[in-house]
Amino acid sequence: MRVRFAPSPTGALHIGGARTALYNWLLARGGGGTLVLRIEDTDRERSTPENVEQILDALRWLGLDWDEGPSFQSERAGRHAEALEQLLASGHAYHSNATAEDVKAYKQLHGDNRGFRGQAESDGAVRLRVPDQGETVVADVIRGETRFRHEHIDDPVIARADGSVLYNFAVAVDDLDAGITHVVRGEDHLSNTPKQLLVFEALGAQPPLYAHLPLLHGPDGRKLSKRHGAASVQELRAAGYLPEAVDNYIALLGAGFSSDEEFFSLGELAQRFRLERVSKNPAVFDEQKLRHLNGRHLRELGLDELTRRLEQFTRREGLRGAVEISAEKIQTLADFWPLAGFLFDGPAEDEAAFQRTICKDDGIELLGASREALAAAAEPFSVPDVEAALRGVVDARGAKPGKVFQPVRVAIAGTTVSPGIFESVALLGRLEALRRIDSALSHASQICA
RNA sequence: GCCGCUAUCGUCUAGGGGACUAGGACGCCGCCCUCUCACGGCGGUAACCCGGGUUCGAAUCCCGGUAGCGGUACCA
Repeated sequence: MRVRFAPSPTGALHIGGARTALYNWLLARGGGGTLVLRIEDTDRERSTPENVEQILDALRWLGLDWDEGPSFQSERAGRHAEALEQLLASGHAYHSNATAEDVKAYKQLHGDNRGFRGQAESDGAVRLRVPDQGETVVADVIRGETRFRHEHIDDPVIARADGSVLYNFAVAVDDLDAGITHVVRGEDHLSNTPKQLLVFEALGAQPPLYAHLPLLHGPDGRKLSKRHGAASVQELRAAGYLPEAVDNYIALLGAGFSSDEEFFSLGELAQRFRLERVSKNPAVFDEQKLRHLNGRHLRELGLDELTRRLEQFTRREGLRGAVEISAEKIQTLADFWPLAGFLFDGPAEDEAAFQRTICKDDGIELLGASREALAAAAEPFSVPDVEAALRGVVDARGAKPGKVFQPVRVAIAGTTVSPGIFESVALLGRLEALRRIDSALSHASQICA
């Protein structure tokens, strides 16, 4: 089995493209196949080296490697010209100067479902000659047979007047030469497939098998774009998602893996992936579910690896202790710093939280009591020591735990949300914890009414 | 307009004529756990697009409608 991923470098790798790449990779890795990477850059205006690098970078980040390539369609002009000559010589293609207006006029005359047929001329663009009789059947692995009657298909332009070839021709020649056995791509190519099949036939070659994947839509049911949500792999990465989770999630979009389990590694996905089982209907990208999966993958990483990734993501060091007490509370890498940053950068400033906890009821008094308890807490001031000290305050005062702990939390973190209070205080250390509480106490004496 | 594709909870899906009182996951709601937020556990909410057939029996098969999407470039 030889499969290919053939993006056109007209922008960042979109999540739909990422899924196409992933499915091809899964196919190759799951069954000892070969994955060929080809850059379809025949659109000279929109293809840039920066875009190519961006796509390669996204692929690597996702953990999708390839066996051959990247090759560039633009570098195969010689071979394309040769194949074009072959079709011209055999009468399967002809020169024509017919314009879009000519095509329109033809349809006005013959009916708007009648495919355009041109007259052979001595120069001009090159059109493929589509037979009037019969039909071309696309035997799609996912969709079954789709029939296209030849009389409905226009003679497609396959090369410009300057000899440069167009997509539907180049793609067929390239797939043929690369020995591709399975073409797996988005459903937007389904209507183009009969034209490509006709090129194979004209060349006297055996076409590959095709599988057209359902498209991915945004939350509003419309085509996914930059307007709604993170649509590119780079954006997902910047938003703190793990490649493991993105792979897992996009694999799930459109593939019926299993009805009772949805948490998979790349390897497991490769083992389970079945092209025939891919769904036929378009799917909506749901960031909520990605977040959920990301949280699971995050915890699956283990503390060492998670720390490594968080240090890379935040560009900070010495995060291990903070990661340890925050791991179960975050779903993305981006969630970490807002939750645990106070451990390094000092308490956040949240006056509302301060008012709500420390200024309210006997918050100041309880905070003072906690301060004394922590000052007297046993060495080594580890989590159990801190817990014993603070629970001692709860017991002595007969207060509800939250009434004691929340003021301490606000004093050291600045906010009402943080990792466990005992863990946080122990990690800060006695000196720093007392310093922050003292500072909160003096602040309270000034602002609490 | 024309040529195609698709149609199960809000979302992703399971379902291949009787096992469907339609299963799972995310979300949402409630409860438990609990120092906040999470994690985890338990329970709940919620769907077969519509209309005709075929059949003893249809979410499943066929036809039509409707809707969504794609293609319709000398783009890919």
